Amino acid sequence: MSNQEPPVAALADAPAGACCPPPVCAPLSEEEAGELAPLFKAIADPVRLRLLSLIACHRDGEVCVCELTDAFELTAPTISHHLKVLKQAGLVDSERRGTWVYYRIDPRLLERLSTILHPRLTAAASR
Amino acid sequence: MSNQEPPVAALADAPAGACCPPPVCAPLSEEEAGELAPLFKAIADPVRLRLLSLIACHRDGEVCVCELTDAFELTAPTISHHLKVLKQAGLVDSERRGTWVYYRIDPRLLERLSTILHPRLTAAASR
DNA sequence: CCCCTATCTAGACGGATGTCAAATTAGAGA
DNA sequence: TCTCTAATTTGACATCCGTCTAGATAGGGG
Repeated sequence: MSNQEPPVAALADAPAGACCPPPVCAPLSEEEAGELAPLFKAIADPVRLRLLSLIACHRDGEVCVCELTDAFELTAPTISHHLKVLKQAGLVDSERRGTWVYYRIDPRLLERLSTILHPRLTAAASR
Repeated sequence: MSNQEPPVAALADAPAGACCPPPVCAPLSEEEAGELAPLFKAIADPVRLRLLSLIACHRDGEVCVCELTDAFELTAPTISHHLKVLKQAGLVDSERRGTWVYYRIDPRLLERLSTILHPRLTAAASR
């Protein structure tokens, strides 16, 4: 979409000498971005962020849906919808015990998201 | 919204004894969640994730818009729109030099997002 | 078997979001 | 000044998303 190269860009593809800054990290591929975006979308909502932190911070490691519902001024179906979004993204898991359903964090994906943000995207900070 | 308490929830508000697990972290407040969600929303898009990583991983720490536009099969206005979203969220900054406009990462918010995800939301993993 | 409560599903509705084409602004250079 | 290119803004459009009400499903206890 551009015929002419801006001056700085011309340097970008020069081979990296031994003395050159830090090794430039590889940008996210289209495929990686396509996998990560839905995960960030799942947490990119104030209700779901609070749900996630309510579950994660609970002493028992798990929380009953009724307790989560009470923490918001939203209807039960709405909370249920948000929990479903989190579950389908793989961020939480649930278990039914009798009448109640309990949700717990599945920490693996959250750790992945955290490390994606920190060393990779903030690499520019160290230059 | 629930009249009856499930058995486990009754324990949740018991005072923490000295021997009890780790100190339970405080869940995100409604206000905190309301501030964080728009930031996650800004990165919760495959195009914006790639834009962010393209900028962050660039050797110069900054990238010309024309180079970013070339990296996608999208029109220039669409890329411009996504860059505006990132900029309004405070995740990137831009500078015009002559004909070209260069974008660079503002790492402060990214670091905040990363630390929000890791120690806070994954606290459940250590229990 | 019936009723009560907890939870989820289905469907509807308004508002936000991603994309594009067309028009606009900004700078470089003849 | 005129023209060319880079980048953004505007406006339109289809789709997605968050919320609700109403109804369905599931389990516990008379």
